[in-house]
Amino acid sequence: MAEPSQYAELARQLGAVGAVKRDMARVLPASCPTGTLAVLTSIDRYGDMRIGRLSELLAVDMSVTSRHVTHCVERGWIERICDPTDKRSRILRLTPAGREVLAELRLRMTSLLADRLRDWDEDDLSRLIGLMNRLLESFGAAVPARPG
Amino acid sequence: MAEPSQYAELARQLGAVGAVKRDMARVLPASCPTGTLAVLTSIDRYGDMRIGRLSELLAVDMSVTSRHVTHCVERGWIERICDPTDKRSRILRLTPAGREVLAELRLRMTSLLADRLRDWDEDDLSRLIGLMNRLLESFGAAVPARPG
DNA sequence: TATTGTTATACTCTATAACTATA
DNA sequence: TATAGTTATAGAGTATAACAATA
Repeated sequence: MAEPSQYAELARQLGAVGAVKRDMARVLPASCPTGTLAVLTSIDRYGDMRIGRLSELLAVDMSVTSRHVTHCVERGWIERICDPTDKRSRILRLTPAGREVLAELRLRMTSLLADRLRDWDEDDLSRLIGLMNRLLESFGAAVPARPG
Repeated sequence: MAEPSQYAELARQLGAVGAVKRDMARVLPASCPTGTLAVLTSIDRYGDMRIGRLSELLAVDMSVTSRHVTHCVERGWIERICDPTDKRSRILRLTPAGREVLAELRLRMTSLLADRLRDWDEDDLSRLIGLMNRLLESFGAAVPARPG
C-alpha cells in the first residue's frame, strides 16, 4: 500500500512532465507537431492499422486521431487504403515520404534526448521505463508490447 | 550511456502520460481545472510567493501563471498582497477559502490515485518518484525540495 | 535600461455531439 | 440498430509579443 504523500508528489511530477514534453516539441518543425509525430511513430512501430486501433494506442478520442491523420495525409506521409473487409474503414499506411520525415524527426529527437540524458546509464533508464510502463498500465493507458 | 531505442520508448511513454493526466483531471470540478489546482498546490506547499517564482515552480511562462492566478483571485482562493520591497510585484497568499477547496480537491485526487495505484507498494512508488525527479532534473524542470 | 506583471493574440491538443456510410 | 469515421464546436493549456509600472 502506498502513501497519500506519495500521491501528491507523483501528481506534481506528472504536471511537470509537461515542461519536458514542451522541450522535446521544440525540436519539431511547425509542419509536424507532437500529435502528428505520435501518429507516424505508432504506425511505423505497430504496422498498418485502422483509425480506431490507432486511437487506442494513442489513448485519445477517435475524432482527435482522425484530425492528426488527415494532417499527415495532406502532407503525403500517410495513405488511406480501402479495407476490403469493411467498407466503413480504411487502413492507414506510412508512405516512403512518411518514413523519410519520421527518420529525420527521430534524429532530432534522439539528439535532444542524448543531450538531456547524457548522465543516465542504461540500467537506470530501463528501471524508469519499466516503472513508467507499470504506471501507465495502472491507469489503463499502457501500450501493448511491440506488434500487438 | 543510454540507448536510442530507450529514448524512443521514453518519448512514447511521456506522450501517454497525457491520458493519465486527463484521468486525474476528470475528478476536478469545472471551476478548478488542472492549472488552477497546480497553482493552489504550489503555494500551499512552498508558501507565499510572487508570480515569477511560481512560474518557475510550475515550469510555465509567467503570462500563463498570471492567468491561472487571476482565475483563483476571482474565486477568492488567492489574495494578492502588496510587496513592500518591490512595488511592481505582489505576494500571492492562499485564503481560508483557498485552503478549503484545496483540501476537498486533495481528497478527490487521493481517492482516485488510491484506486488506480491500489496494487503498488510504497517502495516501488518511491523508486518511480525518485527516477521521475531525476528525469525532471535532467530537463531542468525539477522542482526544488520542500520550502525553497 | 532592465525587470515584474498583465493582456491580446494565436496555436495545439483534447472531448462531445451531430452526421454519413456501412455492417 | 450498431459501428467506423469525419467534422463542427468548444474548452484547457501554452507561448510570444506588446504594454504598463517600477527598479
